[in-house]
Amino acid sequence: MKNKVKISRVQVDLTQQQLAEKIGVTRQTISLIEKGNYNPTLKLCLEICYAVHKSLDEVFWIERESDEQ
Amino acid sequence: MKNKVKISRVQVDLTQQQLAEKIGVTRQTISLIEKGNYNPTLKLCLEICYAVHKSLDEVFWIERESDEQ
DNA sequence: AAAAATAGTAACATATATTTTACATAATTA
DNA sequence: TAATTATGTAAAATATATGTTACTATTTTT
Repeated sequence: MKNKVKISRVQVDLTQQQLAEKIGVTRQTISLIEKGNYNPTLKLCLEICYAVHKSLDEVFWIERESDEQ
Repeated sequence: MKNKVKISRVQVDLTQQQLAEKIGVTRQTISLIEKGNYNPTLKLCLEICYAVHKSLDEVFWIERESDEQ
């Protein structure tokens, strides 16, 4: 579940803690999402996008594995 | 949690059942997501997007409520 | 180098997404 | 019109996202 949360967060100069508070979520949740071992909820993805001023595609889009139908 | 799953699904001529099978999820889950009373997982959102050949922004983007910071 | 701030992670608890089973209704087709 | 297919929904079970607490490690600042 690779994503661009970390780079996007740094671009708007927020710490994990600050982003978490802004969104109303735990710092640990942000950390886990950034590490990529997580499958966050759409609502949370959207809130992250709003906080970093980017779109879903910009932060969370992943190209489909090419060999599946 | 408004979205464009239903219209996107119909555009590629899939029933809820067919989409669900393609994605490996239950028909009920698709139904609930389409009805909008649901907060699906990013992974599931992506799988839906792949199945209907659209991006996250096209299917799931919601403009931020204008009065929040 | 020490102190403070930031980030990674783990165990357990809780909330909720998703499944399973089942039934009802609407829409389509024979 | 009857039969079939597609969809809405509900209750209970299960899986998993997220919270809580706590400790460690890394990075930044003094």
